[in-house]
Amino acid sequence: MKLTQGADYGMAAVLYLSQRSEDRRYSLDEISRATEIPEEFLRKIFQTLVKSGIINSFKGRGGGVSLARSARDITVAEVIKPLEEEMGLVRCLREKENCPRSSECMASNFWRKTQQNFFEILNSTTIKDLIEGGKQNARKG
Amino acid sequence: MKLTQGADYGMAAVLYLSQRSEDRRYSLDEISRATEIPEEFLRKIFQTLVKSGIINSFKGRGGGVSLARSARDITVAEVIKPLEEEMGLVRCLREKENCPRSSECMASNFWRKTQQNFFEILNSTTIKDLIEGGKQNARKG
DNA sequence: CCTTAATTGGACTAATTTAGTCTTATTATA
DNA sequence: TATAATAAGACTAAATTAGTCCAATTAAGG
Repeated sequence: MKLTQGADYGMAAVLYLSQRSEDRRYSLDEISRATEIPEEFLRKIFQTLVKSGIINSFKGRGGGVSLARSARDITVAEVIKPLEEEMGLVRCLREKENCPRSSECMASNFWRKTQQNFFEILNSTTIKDLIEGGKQNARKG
Repeated sequence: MKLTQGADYGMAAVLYLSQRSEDRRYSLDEISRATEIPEEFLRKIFQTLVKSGIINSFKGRGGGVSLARSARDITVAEVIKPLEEEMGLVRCLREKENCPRSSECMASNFWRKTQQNFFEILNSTTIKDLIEGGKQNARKG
């Protein structure tokens, strides 16, 4: 039961940007050194986050990345989901077809709910909440 | 974000036993065929569950396995935890030493809480609850 | 317009983890 | 004593994950 390293790093990178001036662009080199995330890996992570609209990137001289939105408007779920390739706690929930075994389906109903509960937390927590700390569960209600 | 196959199978096997007469012992061969879990793998899973006290096993002719306790007294957490080797959603939470990066620690506080919340659900749901279905969240309170 | 500093995209590789198997030993019963 | 079972643990294969590399593109500055 763990997140991919990419998701873990992704959060760190977004948190890094969120705590800094939004006027600037930050090169991967700079972020990589500050966060100790391997640069080439970080590059791939940002490519994903750019596609999902959380990060803006700029090519060429003076280029780099920046948050596409305010940290107040980015949820943890938005960072994690695109970086977690395989979702679904158990095989049943990952497969297309329905499982033939009824006993497993009892379990999968449970896992489905538990997983939903998990993602509700991620959906209702913003990056800003994390920075402010402790208040995660007092949101979006 | 997924459970190991062992944990997934483990639940299926425990559910299988829970839905059958408690007077008998069930051979791995029988359980394996009924649940379609590979027998040798199932064997390893039961070995783990025996160690953690959920399952009783009996060697020799007429041997096999049975639930050590009533399904009403076995929680999902008890089945999952021993079968999930690496716990901890993110690297920070898996490592012994504290992380040097403050930005990640903001995240890890959040992940710690979220993970706790997850395990609270597993702790408060019994196998019996799953079989009865739907009532998972109306327990332990 | 040419050089340089940056990202993009995608193929590639290495390491780790996971899933599953095999083999030998032990045990209980008929 | 033969047989039908689990125990323990080493081993292997497959899959996933983490991380790297490289050729192409793009934008800015001189």
